[in-house]
Amino acid sequence: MAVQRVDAPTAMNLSVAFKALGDPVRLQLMSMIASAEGGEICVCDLTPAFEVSSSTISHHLKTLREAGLVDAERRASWVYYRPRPALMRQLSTLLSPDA
Amino acid sequence: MAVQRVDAPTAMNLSVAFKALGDPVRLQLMSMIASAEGGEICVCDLTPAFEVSSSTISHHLKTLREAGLVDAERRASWVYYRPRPALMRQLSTLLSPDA
DNA sequence: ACGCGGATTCGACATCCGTCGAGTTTGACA
DNA sequence: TGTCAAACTCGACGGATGTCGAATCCGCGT
Repeated sequence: MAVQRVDAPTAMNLSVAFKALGDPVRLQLMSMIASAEGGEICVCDLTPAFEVSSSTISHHLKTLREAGLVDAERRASWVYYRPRPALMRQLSTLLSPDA
Repeated sequence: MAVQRVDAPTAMNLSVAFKALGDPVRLQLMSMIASAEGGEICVCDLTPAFEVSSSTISHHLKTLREAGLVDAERRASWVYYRPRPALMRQLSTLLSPDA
């Protein structure tokens, strides 16, 4: 029950994603992105929701991007972030009791 | 779709658990504990599965314990670890697409 | 061409984190 | 009581991480 066996290389890979979610700001960013109306959200809507500087938000978004959890697309002056469900589903399955 | 909204205090709490899984050794420990025969596993069976020292394993197990992901019980000379499914299920649900 | 606002990158800094070896605790058993 | 093995704690060290402000990049509109 719960959590399938994971070998060392797999643990190495997946831990990057978990680590990315292991910061309060990033977890909240992820939740805002994943629950966004229309499947995406503008950075300009993310930044004002936090107390930290916009450069810090950018830095966190980069971490989520490099972890494979989100995708970014520039349109005009704005950048929109979108969730990447594949990896999220993989993490979810790993933690689910029936796995 | 995917990931319910999370407010700041909740993010603060849950990020501790994700951070705990955000290390390769701890993720593998978690997987071994959660998939253990009989629902528990001895530290003496965990330690030799890794290249790091036993004090490091102890340190990681403490992190998992303090994150609420596992429980420990001493019996005679040995300490047995058991998963705490409640929190794991919460994390899994948070990442599942239907949430 | 210029300036502007949104977003990222860069450089710096303080703090946190993973690791080790040494020392300590715990319980079993002679 | 003394010793042994299992597990944890402690102190220290180097590298990673979160944060900021300044500088830079990128499109747009004038």
